[in-house]
Amino acid sequence: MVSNIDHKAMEALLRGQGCANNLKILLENGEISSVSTEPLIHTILDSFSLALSFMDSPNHPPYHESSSHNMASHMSRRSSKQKLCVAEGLVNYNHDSRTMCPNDGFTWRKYGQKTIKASAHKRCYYRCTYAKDQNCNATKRVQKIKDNPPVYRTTYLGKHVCKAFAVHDDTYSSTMIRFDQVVPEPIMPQLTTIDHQVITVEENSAEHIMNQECDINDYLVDDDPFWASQFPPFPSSDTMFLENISAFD
DNA sequence: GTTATTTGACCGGT
DNA sequence: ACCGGTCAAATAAC
Repeated sequence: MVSNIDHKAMEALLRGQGCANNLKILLENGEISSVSTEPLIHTILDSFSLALSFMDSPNHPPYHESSSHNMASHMSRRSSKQKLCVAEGLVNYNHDSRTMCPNDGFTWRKYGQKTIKASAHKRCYYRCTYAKDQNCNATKRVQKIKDNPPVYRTTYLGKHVCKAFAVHDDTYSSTMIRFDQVVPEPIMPQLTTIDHQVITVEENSAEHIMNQECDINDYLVDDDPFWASQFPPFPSSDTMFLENISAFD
């Protein structure tokens, strides 16, 4: 009989596999761009990390509870809040603004929150924790766009020039580094080498795993007319969105 | 004491 | 005037 944890681990692996297949198709078709491949890469990494977390802690309740607390308890005091935020971001987006920051490999500091007229939910503004230290101008916005299931839209702006990957706590990053090591270079810096490039990622908390849907229609239409006016509609050389990633359905 | 978050104020664009 | 993005003082957490 397959345990619940094994089942979840398998499910995560299958998601990662599906995403890898999508990436393969993109590569085969020559549709290589940091924007188009980035969400897939992140999802693959997150899926495998999630699967590993299940396997590493077979005696613990599923990932979304004790494992994250475990990680948090080992984190240094200096940025415990922030690292906890990153840790929880992997597992549960159904929180308030304080914890709904998905693990994208970087640490973010919240600097604002606004009620958006076209949306019932507030939009949260984050900038890279190392914005001052390393003159990193990367920012992101996170906004809840659906209630049930909770779906968050994350919009990344600017480029990372910081070395955020190097500062992760060993305890927490142990499962991530394994994957980072097979990547020739850090992921987000690759993504953000194009100024003003925007990528949106929607995350479904019900899945407890990053659910990426960079659909141009979703992105441009409903709650963000400003960005629709800022960037040309698809297709564009600078802004490219993945069509629906069916592997996550 | 240090750092992160919250939230009202402020500013620029439309 | 309205709206979205950012600033910065106050507050909370550790």
